[in-house]
Amino acid sequence: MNDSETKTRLIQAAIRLFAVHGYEGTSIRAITREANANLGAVTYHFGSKAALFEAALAEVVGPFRERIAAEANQAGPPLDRVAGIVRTFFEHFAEHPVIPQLILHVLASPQHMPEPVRSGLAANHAALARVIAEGQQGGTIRPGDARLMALSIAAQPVMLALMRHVLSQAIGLDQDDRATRTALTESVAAFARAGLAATGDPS
Amino acid sequence: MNDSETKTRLIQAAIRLFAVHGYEGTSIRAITREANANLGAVTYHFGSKAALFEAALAEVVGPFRERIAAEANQAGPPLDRVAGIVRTFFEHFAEHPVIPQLILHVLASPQHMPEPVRSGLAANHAALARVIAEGQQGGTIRPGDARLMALSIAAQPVMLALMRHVLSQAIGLDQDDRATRTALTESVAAFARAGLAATGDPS
DNA sequence: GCCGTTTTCATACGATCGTATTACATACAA
DNA sequence: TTGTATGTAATACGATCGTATGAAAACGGC
Repeated sequence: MNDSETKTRLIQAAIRLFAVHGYEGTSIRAITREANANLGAVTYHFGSKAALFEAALAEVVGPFRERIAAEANQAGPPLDRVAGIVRTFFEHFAEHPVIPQLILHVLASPQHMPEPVRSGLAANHAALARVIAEGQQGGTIRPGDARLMALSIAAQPVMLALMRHVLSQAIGLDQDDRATRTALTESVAAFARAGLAATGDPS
Repeated sequence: MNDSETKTRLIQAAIRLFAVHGYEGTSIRAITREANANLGAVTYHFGSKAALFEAALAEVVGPFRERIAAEANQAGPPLDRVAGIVRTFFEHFAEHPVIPQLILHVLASPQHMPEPVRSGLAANHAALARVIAEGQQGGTIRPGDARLMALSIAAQPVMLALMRHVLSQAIGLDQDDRATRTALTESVAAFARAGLAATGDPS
C-alpha cells in the first residue's frame, strides 16, 4: 500500500501553497506540480480540493494544539504558565510560519469552518482559560470573566503573527530579526502578566 | 459628467462582495451584476479588478482612520483615552463589519499591501502609541516600548472582530448579542488599563 | 507467473475567469 | 447642428479552473 508517498507530498505542497495563496488562489494544478504528482492525484487521494484543504489543516493544527496543552498543564504559578503559553504561541508560529497564514485564510472564509480548526481553537482557548481561572481561585489573578481574559491574551500573539508582513510594511517592525522578535514576545508576555495580575492588596 | 452613478454603485457592490468572498472569490461579473452595471464597467471606470479593490479599500479605511485620530486627540488622562480608543475600535467594527473582513483579506494576501491600508494602519498605530508615550511621561503608564504596547492594545479589538464568526462557532461567543459585545468590550478595555497602568509606588 | 487491486498518468469537458474590442447612446461645446 | 468626449452595452478571446474518464503501470497474495 503506497498510501503515503504521493499523498504525503500532496499535503505538504498543499500546506505551503494554501498558506501563501489562499484556497481560491491555489489551483490543484499548482499543488500537483509542486508535489511532482499527476493532475488527477488530488481527486484520487482526497476526492476533492476542499477535502485536501481540510487534511492540510488537520496536519498543522494537531501538533500546535498538543504543544499548547502541554504548556498549560505544567506545574508552577498560573501567571508564569500564562506567560509560558504566550511564549509558546510566538515560538510555534516562528517555527511554523505557515500556521498563522493558514488560520488567516480560514478566518477569511465565510463558509462553515473546517472541523480541525474549530476544535483546535476551542481546545487552546479552553486550556488558557483554565489556567486563568486557576489563578483567580488562588488569588494571584484579578477577578473577571476568565474566558474573555483568555481571548485578550491569545489575541495578541495570534494577531501579531498574522500581521507579520503587514507590521513589517506598515510600521517597520521586522519579526525576522531575532532581537525584535524577542522584544515583542517579552513585551506581550509582560503585558499579559500586568493585565491579569491581582492588585497589590489581597483584600 | 455622470462620473458618479455607476462608479459609486460599483464601489459599494465591491465592498460588499470582496468582504464576503475575498479578492479571488469575487468576480467582476458578480460585482457588475450586483451593481446593475455592464460587465465592462469595471474595466472602464477603474482599469482593472485590482484597482477597484484598492478604491474599495480606500473608501472604508479613510473614515475609520479619522475616527481613531479624533479619539486619540481628545482631552483627558491617557489611560482613559486608551480605553476610549479600544471602545471606538469595537464600535466602529460593529457598525461597519465589512472593515475587519476586508482587512482580513488584505492580511491574507502575500502581495504588496495596498497603500490606503498601509497608511491607515500606520496612522492608527502611531496615534495609539502617542497616547501611551504621553501617559508614560506623565507617570500614569508603566515603562516599556510604547509602540509594542500599542500593538498589544490594538491587536485585541482587531483580532476579536476578525474572528467574529470563528469565535461564534468555536467557543460560542456571539458578538451579535449586544450584552455579549458590551461585556467583551469592557473586558478588553479593563485588560488594557490593567496592562498599561503604572504600579502603585511612584518611585 | 498470473490476477485483482491500487496507484499513476494523459487527456477531455464544461464552466468561469479577466480583459479587449467594437458598436451604440448620451451629453456638452463650438 | 455638428463634433467630440464620456459613459454604457454586447460580445468575443484566450486562459485557467475543478473534475471525470479510461488506459497504463505497479504492486501483493497466491
